[in-house]
Amino acid sequence: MGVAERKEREKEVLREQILAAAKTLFLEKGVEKTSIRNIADLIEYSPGSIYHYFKDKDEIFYALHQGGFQQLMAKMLVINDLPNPMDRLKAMGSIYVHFGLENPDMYDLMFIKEAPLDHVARTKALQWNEGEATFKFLRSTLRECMEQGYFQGHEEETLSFLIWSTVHGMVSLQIRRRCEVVLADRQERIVKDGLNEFFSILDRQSS
Amino acid sequence: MGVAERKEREKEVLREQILAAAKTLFLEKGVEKTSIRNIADLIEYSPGSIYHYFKDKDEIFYALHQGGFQQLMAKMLVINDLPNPMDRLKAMGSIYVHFGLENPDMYDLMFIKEAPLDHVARTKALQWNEGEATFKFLRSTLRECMEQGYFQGHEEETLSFLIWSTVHGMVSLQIRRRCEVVLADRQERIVKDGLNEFFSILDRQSS
DNA sequence: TTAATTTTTAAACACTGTTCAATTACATTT
DNA sequence: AAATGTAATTGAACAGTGTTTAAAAATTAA
Repeated sequence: MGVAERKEREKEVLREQILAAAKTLFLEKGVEKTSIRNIADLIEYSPGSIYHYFKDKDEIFYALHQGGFQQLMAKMLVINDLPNPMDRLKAMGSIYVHFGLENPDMYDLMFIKEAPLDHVARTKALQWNEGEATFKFLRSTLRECMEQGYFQGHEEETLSFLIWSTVHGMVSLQIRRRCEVVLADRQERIVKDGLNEFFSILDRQSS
Repeated sequence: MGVAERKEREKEVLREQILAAAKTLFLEKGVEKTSIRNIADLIEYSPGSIYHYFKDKDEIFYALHQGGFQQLMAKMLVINDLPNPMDRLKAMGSIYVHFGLENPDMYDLMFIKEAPLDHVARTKALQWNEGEATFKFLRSTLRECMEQGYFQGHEEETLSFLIWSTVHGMVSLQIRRRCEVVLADRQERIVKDGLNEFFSILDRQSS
C-alpha cells in the first residue's frame, strides 16, 4: 500500500509550489520585499502552513540559491568543448560575468546576500557545497593553465581566489549600483570593458 | 538677536546625537537590526521626533556612510609621502583592504548595502560624491604609473575600475562570508595572500 | 498676556517573521 | 461503519518594523 509514498509525493509537490511562488516573487521584487505572506497568498495557503515545509525564510532562499548554482554550472559545462585551458579560463570568466549581469537578483542571492549562508551556518557544519563545487571547477581549470606554463611563481588556490574576486568585484559593484554614479556615461559597457582588460592581463602571465 | 542661530545650533546638536546613537547601534548590530525605535530609545526621544531631523532611515545611513569615506580618505592621504607612484598604488590597495577587514560594517554600508544609494537616487541627481572622490584618487595615481611606463596599452578609467573591482571583490567575498566555507582553513590569511599575488601581477605590467 | 511657531509626543497604520493551540482532513484499526 | 490516531492547515497572536499624523507641549515674537 503506497499511501505513504503518495503522501510523500504530494508533500514534495507543495514544497515545489512554495519554491516556485517564492522564485516568482523574488525575481520581481528581491529577497527583502518578498514576504512569507506574499508567498502564501500566491499559492492560496495560510502563512503558517509554509512552516511545515520550510524551517524559516532563510531555508526557502537557500533552496532557491541552489537552483541558481545549477543554472550557472550548466552554463559553465559547455566550456569543456574548448581544448585550450586558457580559453576555458577566460570563457568561465565571461560566463560568470554574463550570468551575474543577466540574473542580478539570483547573483545577489548566491554571492552577496547573507540569507543562504545564515542557513548554512545553522544547519550543515559550515559546508557550502554549492559554492565549493564552483570554486573547485575554477581551480582545476587554473591548474591546467599552470601546467602549460602560465602563472609561474603563483599559488593555485590563492590565484583562484584572486580571479574569482576580480570578476565578483566587477559584477557586484555594478549590481549594487556603485558604477552608475561613478562611471555614469559608461555604465552599460564598463564591466565588459573591464573583463577584456582583465583577459589581456591574464594572457601576459605566460613567461 | 541671534536666537535663530542658537536654535539652528541646538538643532544641529540633536542631529549629531541621533547620528552618534545610530552609529553606536549600527557598529554593534549592523544596519538592518538597528531600528528607528532603538535609536530613539538611546537618545531618550520618541521615535517620531527623529523624522524632524532626517527624512527617513536611508538618510541616516547615508550620513553615516559619509563619515566612513572621511575615515578612508584620511588613511589614504598618508600615501602622498611615497615618491614612487607604483608604491602609492599598492599602498592604496593595502589601505583599502585593511579598512574593509577592520571595519566590515562600515565597508558594507559604503560599498555593498543599497541604503546609501537609495537615498542618493531619491535626492541628488545621481551624484555619489563620496565614491566619486575616492575613485578619482585611484585614477590620478594610476595615471602617474602609466606616465612612468606601467600598464601600456591599457585605458586608464577601465583599468581603474578593474583594480577597484579586484580589491572590492576580495573584501566583499570575505565580509559576506563566502571565504570561510570555501577556503575554511586559510580564512584569515587568504585576502592578504591574494593581495600580494595581485601586487606581483601589477609589478609585471611595466613592459 | 496673547498669538504664532517650532518641537515633541503618543497613537495609529500597514506591514514583517514566527509560534501555537485549535480545527480540519485523512488513513488505519476496531 | 464507527472510532481512533496522525498529519496538514488554519487563524489568531506576539513582538517587532518604518512611517504618518493629529494633538500637545515648549518656545519665541508681538
